[in-house]
This record gives sequence, structure tokens and C-alpha cells, in this order.
Amino acid sequence: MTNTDNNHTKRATIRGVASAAGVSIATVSRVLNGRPDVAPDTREAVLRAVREQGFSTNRNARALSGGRTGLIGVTVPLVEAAYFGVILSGASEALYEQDMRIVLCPTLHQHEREVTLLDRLMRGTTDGAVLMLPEESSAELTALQRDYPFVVVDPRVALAEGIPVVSAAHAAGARAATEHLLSLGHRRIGAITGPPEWIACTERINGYHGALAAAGVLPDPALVAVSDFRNGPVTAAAAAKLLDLPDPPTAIFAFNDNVAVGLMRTARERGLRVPEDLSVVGFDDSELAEIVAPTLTTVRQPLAEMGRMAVSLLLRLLENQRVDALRIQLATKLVVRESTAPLHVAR
Amino acid sequence: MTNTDNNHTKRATIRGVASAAGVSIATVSRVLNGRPDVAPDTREAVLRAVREQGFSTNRNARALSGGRTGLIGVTVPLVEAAYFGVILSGASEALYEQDMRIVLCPTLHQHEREVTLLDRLMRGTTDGAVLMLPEESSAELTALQRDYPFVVVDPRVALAEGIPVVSAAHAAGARAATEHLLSLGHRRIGAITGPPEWIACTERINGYHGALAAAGVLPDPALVAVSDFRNGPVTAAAAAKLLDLPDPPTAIFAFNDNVAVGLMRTARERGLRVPEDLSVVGFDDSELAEIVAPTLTTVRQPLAEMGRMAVSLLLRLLENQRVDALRIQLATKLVVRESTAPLHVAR
DNA sequence: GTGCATCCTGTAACCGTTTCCGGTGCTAGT
DNA sequence: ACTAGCACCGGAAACGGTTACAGGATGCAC
Repeated sequence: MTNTDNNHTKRATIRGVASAAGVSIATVSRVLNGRPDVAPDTREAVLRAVREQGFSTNRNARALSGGRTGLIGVTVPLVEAAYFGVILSGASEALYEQDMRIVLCPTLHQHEREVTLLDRLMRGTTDGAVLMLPEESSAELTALQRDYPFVVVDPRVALAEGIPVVSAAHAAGARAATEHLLSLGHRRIGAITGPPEWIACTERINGYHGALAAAGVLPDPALVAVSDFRNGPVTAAAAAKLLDLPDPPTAIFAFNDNVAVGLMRTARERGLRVPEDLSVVGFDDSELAEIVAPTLTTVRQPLAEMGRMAVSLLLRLLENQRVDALRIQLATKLVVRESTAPLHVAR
Repeated sequence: MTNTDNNHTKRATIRGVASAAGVSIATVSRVLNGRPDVAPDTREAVLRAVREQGFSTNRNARALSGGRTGLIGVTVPLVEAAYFGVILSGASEALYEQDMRIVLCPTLHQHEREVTLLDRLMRGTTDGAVLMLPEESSAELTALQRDYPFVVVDPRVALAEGIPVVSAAHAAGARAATEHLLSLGHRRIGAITGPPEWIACTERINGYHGALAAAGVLPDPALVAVSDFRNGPVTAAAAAKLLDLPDPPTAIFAFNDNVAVGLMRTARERGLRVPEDLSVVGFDDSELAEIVAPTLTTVRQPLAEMGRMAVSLLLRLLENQRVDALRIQLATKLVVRESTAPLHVAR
């Protein structure tokens, strides 16, 4: 049964390559790591041997002896959520280019799980991490920062100064969305936020208020409802609260696309037509936006770009390069589709 | 030197624990790995030292010295696709319970990428892999199998005997979907398939034909169109082909939910009401199904379960346990929603 | 010819585990 | 009393790399 063929019993090691090339293992290692102090001929010989033996370095060994593992951890609340999937995809792509890989750690929104996961991650398995929407408090993260490099994507709460953060320009996006509605003539503009303690939400609120103020419209607290960012009963209730007002809004800015979709459904159930009777703007520009009918006007977050950015920031951190900008905000962009229309004047 | 000051003295090692407990490192290792030949007192002492020092074993070292890495690779065409996200989520959950992690490898549907990725994966980084919808041919996989344990989820093409496979019961699902339409009185039942070379599609076709045959309905080749599984122009064209037939179908079975959604849009554009004028069934039961209006009748694939199953199969493989069932098919389930209705008899 | 800097290369000491192999000390059988 | 068997534990050799350090060629200036 043991074939003479390449019955792959032994993987090529650096020592094999060394003897094949007639050099020492140190030299092979140098070549492999692109060190400059190797004679061209030698380098050539080594590379040839490497090729012939189909050698590639054992990452564990490299990691053990002080080098890097080539792995970076990514914690993410939910893998199946499209939102995170896209960020993940961007990050993974950026890493692939560096021949590095992602160790995936879904936290299921559980703080404890995230902590133990991180603990495992730092114990030699990974070189650093990207934490998406982490559960940790600023203090916890500051402590962690002492001995493990990481960058946060889309923080839940405001984080201390020194912590590297990548996020979208929430306020600007919200402002653009609101201005869009204002420019269509709407004045009673409602909002359905997400969890109010999330910084993303407070910033979007700021943008929303800012735009209203700039247009001379007094914000009406009754026009703001809270949901949980999911297309479920909580959102339906929030939508109902606004739509059933004595003087309901003519346009509503939903703080994400899920909520916008839920809102449109609730509106439809009340016989309201979107956009004729009610304009709706979402946030995220998720896959949904183009699928629902009417298609959704929404604020695009550059999710994949955020993932890529987080990775490149992290890589710089890993190389101990001076990192100038520790907090990166990526621009959002309003995408106008069918769910918004000029204010329908009286009847 | 703007180094991140490593004031974090040193991570505890097995030697530290050993000397603290007054035993040898071998003994500590034994305790850590739950070997039986350690005296209770000694074990207790070691565990105490471990606790005091906050020690946890360095996985790279463990991996190097012949043990396992605790990492398994997962190749996946696209992370952002909800379909794969859910499988991934199931797999990750199952792995988490074993204190193992996923190394994520998006292949972007590129064969070459998948090959190099796999190559890297087997060189010490991972203990095994789960390949989702792999690009490799059966022959390639058979070769790979000789020196690397893996299991395939949802194969693209039929695979050789010995390759472990987890998939959904495509034929049964398709049959259920078709029978549902038949029971509603439909007789001209169209189908929009995915890539015809995919085994999932041929099996679904089989189920579809089987159900028709059982009901005494002669399959009409004109009623079958091909799409690319995406909600795009190809799907729109396929939908148009069927809808514009002189004698168009009264019901259409779309081979996934994306296609169903595209179909519904095309139907709407032609002034057809779903389900009154056209019944639509999808496949997958993705997130979309409940969001579109009307909500989609569809065949649910147990995606998370497939992920979990793949992992448990792989783990058994890793432990060299005799694996009885190498090919696992998980049952699908028809979920009836709003997009299907009894045949609307004449006008 | 000598001294010396420069370039390249090899030796060997790690990195933190696992595990083989063998050595205690103790019990029990003869 | 002697030895076999057992339960427990320690020494030390891997595992496959990286890297500090040392040393052998060279070339060049003097």
C-alpha cells in the first residue's frame, strides 16, 4: 500500500532544502525571509531547491521561534449578518495579499465569550486582532492594548484616545440623508434609531439634528423612535409609534436597512404608499436595499473598505511603524433610489 | 524606539508552572492533557500553579511538537453571501465547543486561489479543512485526501466514493416544492435552474421531474430555463423566457431564493401578480424569503446544521475514528408562505 | 605583505510543548 | 529476602524554524 510515489510521508523541511542547496539552514531561512545579506548565486540555488522540494515554511515553527504566526484574529458578533460578512470579506482580502489569514471568532454578542476568545487569541495563535463591534468597555480595551495589538471596527461605545478605530462617518451620512429629505420638501421627518447607547446611533442622531437645525426645523422628540436594528417586532412597534401619531411624519429616516424594510412593511399594512405617502431612507446600503420594492434610498457604508482599512492599520501596528492616524473615519454616500419622493402636498 | 512597551513581563510557560508546582514539565504536560498517570495530589498542585500563573498552553508549540493546532481551515467562495455565512456560523459554533477555531479562506470562486490556499493550509497551519462548494475536481480532491483530512460541503460536481460529503437533500426538496405546486392545481410548472453542471441542480431537476412524472404530467423542456443563481440580468432573462412563452407556466420553481426574487420582479414588471397570476417557489429559505412581498414559499436548507455536521465529521476523521457514514444528506423542508396559491382558473 | 573593513555563511542556542524511555519507590507474590 | 509489577514522575530528545554571534573569504589601501 505504501506507494513509491510521492507518498507524502515527510513534508520538506528547511534542513532538507539546506542540504539540497548545499548551504546551511540559516542561509535558507535568510533567503526565505528576504534578508539582503545573501549572495545572488546562493539565493538562486536555495530558491531552486525550495521549488524542487515544494517546500513552504511551517508557520507554527516560525511562530514559535519568535516570528509571526501570519494569523490575525477577527471577532465578529454574527457571521451570518451581511453587514459583518462584507467587512470580513474586505479584511480577508487585504490579508490574503500579505499571505496572512483570518482566524474567525463569532462572539454571538456575548461579552464573556469575546473575552475568552481574545485570551486564546493572544496566547500565541495570532499576531493581532480586528474587533468588530466589540462588547468590551473602553477600560478593558485599554488594558488589553498593553500586550496585544488590535484595531476596533465600528465601536459600540466611545473608546479612549489611544485605541485604533475604524468607522464610518455616521454623522455625515445621517446629515446627508436628512438633507435629502429636506430638499424634497419634507419638514416632519421622523427617525427610528438603533440602541441609543451605541455611539453610531448618537452620531447619526447628531447628523439628523444638525441637518434639521441648519434648515431651521425644530426637532420634535415625538418623531424619534427606538428600535433594535432588526426587522422584528421592536421595529414594527417603533414604526407604528411614528405612523400612528396624530400628525405623522411624511418622511422617516431609519437608522439601518433592516429597520427601513420593517418600516415599509408597517407602512404598507396601514395603507400608506412608499414613497407617495411616506418617504423612507435607510442606512448601510445592504443587499436588501435593491431587492425590496420600492428599492431603498439609503446611506452606503463602505464596509469592505472598512475591513481593508482595519487590516492595513493593524499591519502597520504590527510592524511597529509609527502610526499617525489612529482613528479613521470613512466617508459614507447617499444612494438615492425609489423609496423617497418629493413631499406630496395636501390632497 | 517607539516600541509598544512590553511591560507585560513574560507569558507564563510550562516551565514556570512546573517549578512553581515543584514538578517536571513532563508532569505538567500530562496534567494539562488529562493523562491518567498522575497522582491526584500532584495534579492538584499543578492545577493550582496553572491557575495562579494564569497559564495557558502555547498552541504553536503544541502544534510544532506533533500535537494539533486546534485550527481548521474553511474555504468558502464568498463570505458575504448569506448562504455561506450561515454554514460558516454553524461550523464555527461546533468548533467553538471543542475550543477550536476557524481559519477563514475566501476563494472568490477562483480555482487557483483555492489550490494555493489549501496548500498553505495543510503546511502545518491547520489540522484539517471544510471545503464549501469547492472548485476542485473529484480527482484533485482524491489526491489531496491522501495527506490531508477534509470534508466537502455542498459539492459542485459528483465526487469519488471515499470523499466525505455533507449536503442537503436536493432531490427530495425539489420534489416537495413541485408537489406543493401540483397540489395547488398547477400543471404547467416551470423551473429556473442554476448552473446545469452543478450536481445540486441536476438533483433538483430530478426531483422536479420525478414529482411531475408521479402526477402524470409530461415535463416540457420549454418550461425549463437556466440562470446563474444570482438576482441579475441572467435571471431576468431566464424569467422573461418563461413568462413570455405563448402558453406560459402558471407556477415556477426557482432553484434558489435569489432567482425567485428576480423572477418575482420580472413578473411584476409584466403586470403579473404573485401569487394570483403566478405562483413562485424558491430554494434555500434565505433571509430574503421573509422580507420580500409577497413572502416567499421556499425549500429550507438546514445550512447551520450542515456546517455543524461537517465539523463533527471532520473531527471524527481527525481522531482516526472509523467513520461509518462518509456521505451525509440533511433533510430539507418546504416552508409555505405567500408566494404560492391555488391555480386561478380561467377568467 | 599586512591590516582591516566588508560580505557572506555556518554554528548553535533558543522558542514552548509533547512524548519516549527509563528510573524511582512501593506492594505483593514466592 | 528477592523480584516482578505497578503507579508515578523526570530527563532529554524531538518538532522546524529564527537569529546572535563568530569566522572565513575577499578586496583594498597602505
